[in-house]
Amino acid sequence: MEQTRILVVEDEPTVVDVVSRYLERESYDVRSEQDGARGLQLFSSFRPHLVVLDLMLPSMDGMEVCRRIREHSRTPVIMLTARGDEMDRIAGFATGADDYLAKPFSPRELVARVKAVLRRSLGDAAVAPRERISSGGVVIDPKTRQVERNGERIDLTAREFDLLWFLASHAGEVFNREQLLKQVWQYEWHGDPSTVTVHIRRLRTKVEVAPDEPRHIKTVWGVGYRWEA
Amino acid sequence: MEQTRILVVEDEPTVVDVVSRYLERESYDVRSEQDGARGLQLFSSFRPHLVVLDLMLPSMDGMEVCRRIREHSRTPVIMLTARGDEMDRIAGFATGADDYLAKPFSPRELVARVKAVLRRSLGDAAVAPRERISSGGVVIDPKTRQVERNGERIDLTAREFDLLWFLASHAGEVFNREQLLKQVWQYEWHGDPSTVTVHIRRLRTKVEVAPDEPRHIKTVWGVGYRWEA
DNA sequence: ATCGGCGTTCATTGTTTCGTCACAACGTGG
DNA sequence: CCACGTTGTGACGAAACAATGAACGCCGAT
Repeated sequence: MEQTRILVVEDEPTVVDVVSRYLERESYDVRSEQDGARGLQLFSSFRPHLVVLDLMLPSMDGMEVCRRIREHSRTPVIMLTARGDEMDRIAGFATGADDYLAKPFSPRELVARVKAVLRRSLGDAAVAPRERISSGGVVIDPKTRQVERNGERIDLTAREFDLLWFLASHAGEVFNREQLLKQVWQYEWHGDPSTVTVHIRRLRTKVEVAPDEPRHIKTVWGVGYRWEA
Repeated sequence: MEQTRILVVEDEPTVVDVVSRYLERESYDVRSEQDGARGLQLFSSFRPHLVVLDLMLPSMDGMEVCRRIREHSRTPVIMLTARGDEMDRIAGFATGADDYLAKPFSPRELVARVKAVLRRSLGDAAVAPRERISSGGVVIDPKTRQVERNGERIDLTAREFDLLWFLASHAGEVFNREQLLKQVWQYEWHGDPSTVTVHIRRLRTKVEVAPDEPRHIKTVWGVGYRWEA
C-alpha cells in the first residue's frame, strides 16, 4: 500500500515541526521545504498528493507557488494565511487553493481539512492507495506503469496508460468524452473530444483480445465509455 | 436523467478549475465562461439551474450580469466577491443575488451554499445525490447507467435510460407528455408529444415482464404516465 | 538535421438510435 | 354499443453518433 504523500512548504520551523508530527501520526508521508522555489522542486520529485502551503514565503510566495503547481497539475493545495490583511490580499488575486486556514490554527483542524480535501477533491479512489488493478486477465500497475494480459506484457504510451488507468479504476462508471478529457488530459485544455475516440480505439487494439468486440472497454451509445471488469 | 446545470462565470482560470472540479464531483453539469458578456450568452443556451458569478469580470461586471439575468429569469445566483468594501458595495445596490461568498472561500463552502440555494429553489430532488434506485425488482444505477431486473441486465438506449430514471426517481407522480419532454429531453425543445408515447412503449418492452400488462410504467388515461414501484 | 514515435485532427464510412407517421386498438361517455 | 378522443403498434428515413484510416506537426533521440 502506497502512502499518501503530503508536501508542507512553510518557513517557520516550529510550525513545520508540529504540522509534520500530526500528519505523520495519521500515517501520511510528509516532507517539507522552507522556501517557495525549493518547495516547487521538491514538488516535482516528491509528487505529493496534497500540498500545504504558507502564503508568506522566502524566495517565492505561496500564491506564485500555487499558480506554478496548477500550471501542470491538479494536486490540491491548502493555503495557510495570516489573519486580516493577508486574507484580503488573496481575495484580490484568487489563488485557486482548495482550502484556506488562517493562522493561528490548530493542528487538528489542519488534519481534518487535509482529510476532507483529499477525500472530496480527489475522490475515495485517490485517497485509497494506488494499487494494482486486476480485472479480467488484465493487470494494471500504476507504479511501474506496466500492463499485462494473461502474463503477456502490453506496451502502452503515456496517454494510453493514463486513460486505461482512469477507466479501470472507476470500473463500471460511464464517462463522456468531455469528462475523460478533463480527468485524463491536463486540465484547462480545450481539445477535440474525438481525440478521446482515437485513444480508445488504440487502447482497444492493444488491450482487448478482440478489438472489434471489446470485452472491457465498452461504448455506451450517445453517452461515452465504460470499463467493464 | 436531468442533471442539474450550473454556470460559473469567473475570469480566474484556477478558481474556475477548482470550483468546477468540486461541483462536478457532486455530479452537477458545470460549464464556465471567462467574461460577463459571454457568460450571458452561455446562460441563454445552457439554461443553468444556478449561476455562480464573480463580481469583478471583464467586459461586464457581475452585478450587471446578474441584473440582465433577472430581467427574464429567476435563476438563482451566487455572487463571489472580494472582502470588505466590495461586499458593502453590493449591499448598497440590491443586486438580487441569492447568496454571497467572500474570497477567499473554500470550495467546500461554495458547494454547501450551492446545495442550500438549490434546495430552496428546486427542492430536495435536485440536491439529492444521484444514487441507485431500487424499485420493485428493478435497479437503476445512474453512475453506470445500467439497469437490472432480478439480476438480469437490461440494455437501454440513452433516452430510454433518462426517461426511466426520471419516472422512477419520481415514483408515483403522474407526468403528461409535455412535462416529460421538458424534463427528459434537451432543454427547450419543441417535439411531438407522441415521441414520448413511443419511448414509453420501447421502455415497456424492455423493462416490463409483461409489456402489454405493465406493472410499473402505468398509463393514466387522459393524463400521462406514472412509475409505480 | 533527420528520423521515428506519439498525440492530435480531419474526412469518410458504418452503425445505432430517434422521431415521425399511418393505422390499429383501446377506453370512455353519451 | 357507438363514436370519439386517447393510447399502442410497426415500420421507415433521417439524423446523430462512433469507428476508421490517414495525415500532420511536435518533440526528443540519434
